[in-house]
Amino acid sequence: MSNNIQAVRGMPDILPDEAEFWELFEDTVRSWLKSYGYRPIRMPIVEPTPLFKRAIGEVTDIVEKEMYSFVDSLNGEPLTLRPEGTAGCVRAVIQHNLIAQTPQRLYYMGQMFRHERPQKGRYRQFHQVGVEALGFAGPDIDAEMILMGARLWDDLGLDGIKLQLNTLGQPEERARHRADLIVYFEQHQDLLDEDAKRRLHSNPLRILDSKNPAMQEVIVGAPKLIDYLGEASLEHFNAVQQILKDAGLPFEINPRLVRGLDYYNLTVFEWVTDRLGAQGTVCAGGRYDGLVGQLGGKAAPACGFAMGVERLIALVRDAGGEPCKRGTDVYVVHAGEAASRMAFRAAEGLRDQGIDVVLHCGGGSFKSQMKKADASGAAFAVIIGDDEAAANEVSLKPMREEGDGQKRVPLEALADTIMNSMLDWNEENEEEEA
RNA sequence: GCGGCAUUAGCUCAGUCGGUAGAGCACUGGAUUGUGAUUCCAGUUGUCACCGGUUCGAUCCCGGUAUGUCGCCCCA
Repeated sequence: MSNNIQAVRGMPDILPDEAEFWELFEDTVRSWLKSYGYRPIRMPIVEPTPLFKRAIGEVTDIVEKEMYSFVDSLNGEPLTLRPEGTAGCVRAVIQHNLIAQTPQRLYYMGQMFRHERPQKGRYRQFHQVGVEALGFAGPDIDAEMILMGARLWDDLGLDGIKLQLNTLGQPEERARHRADLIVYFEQHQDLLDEDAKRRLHSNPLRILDSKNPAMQEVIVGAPKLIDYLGEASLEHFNAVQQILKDAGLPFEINPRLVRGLDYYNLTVFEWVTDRLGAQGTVCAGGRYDGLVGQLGGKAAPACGFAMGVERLIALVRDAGGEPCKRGTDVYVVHAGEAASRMAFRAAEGLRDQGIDVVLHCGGGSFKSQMKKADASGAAFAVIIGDDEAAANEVSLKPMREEGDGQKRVPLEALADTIMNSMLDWNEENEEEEA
């Protein structure tokens, strides 16, 4: 085993039992996004390294020490595996002029890469669903995006995910706050930890988000951003809150909520659970009105959020959510050369009618083949031996009924017989449910 | 990147106070020779994560590495 090549640390395989949950999740997410008018976009996993440095911020942890960056040895180009999706999405929107005429609601889902120490709910390759609305300036889209989250948790059968909300104001307001913040922290330098000192002049806002208990006192006494906000910023924030209140969605204002990426302004929010240990944030986002211009596009407002797929799927599994494990419709059992050739015709004929068929491969006794048929979850076994082949018939055996309802059916009548049985079966089930 | 804990059959785990290992599930075969899921019988399961050290002898003790996990950091 140990001599074999293993998956890269923090980049796990998702095996079939697990992957079925992923597909259930993805189906739910896609129809949820469609119900809000979002359209898919697919960006490359690799982007030029400067894109992330400019978008995310040079002094963020992501850019400083978590990016998978490398130089393309064939042409010397600096490249990076995307650590998040917004930068690439905005790059694509600019490059293809997508919001020249009209705003866009976009989404993507896929891998992201960050070189962190792995643990549950945190991996080096992880998956996000990213949702971005570009070209919308008002608080309405912010609120809509937040309300979307609440609906998805409901669709996924999750509860206990709580909303935290904050506003970061506008760049000039942050700048004044930031200047005062630096002065304040400089006056209390002896109370700052090493990380905070390093950030003092580069990114002091992040110090407010520190969880270091030793620093809580100095943080509480720091200048508050809300006191620096102008009328427009306050109005925007209030409008978002009003819509949430109208919708009956509870939230908590967390003035220390600061996003890890530098491009945010005004509204920021996080959806948090206490069921995932240290990885409690399952969804986070906010407004980033400056990013399009910062990346060279014509200035345009924008708002978005990303969800951690691994974290949400972990919650779905904890909550007992199950993908509806529908097996195949039919399992074809056969022995003998003529029977085997007929089995292919039977199987393809059924598939022509839209019936799911697993054709037994690999030989074996009828007994062992029937075991496989049972394990497959098939509603019917189609059994073909020499007798059936000689008569151009098959034996059709219902696997989910009491007694032995097995009967011989001409090959050409097989599909119709199965379709009728499945219809009857469905009707009975509906009656039971009603 | 830092600290703690863990790593035994495909899965979930037990165990050896240092003398190379077991259960359940799963899997394979059989119980009137063409028929499952129940029951009964039989059988295979493994360099006890890897490398090195101590020892007559290590799966067990010690060190390192890898991976996982919990917390910190950070974040989805």
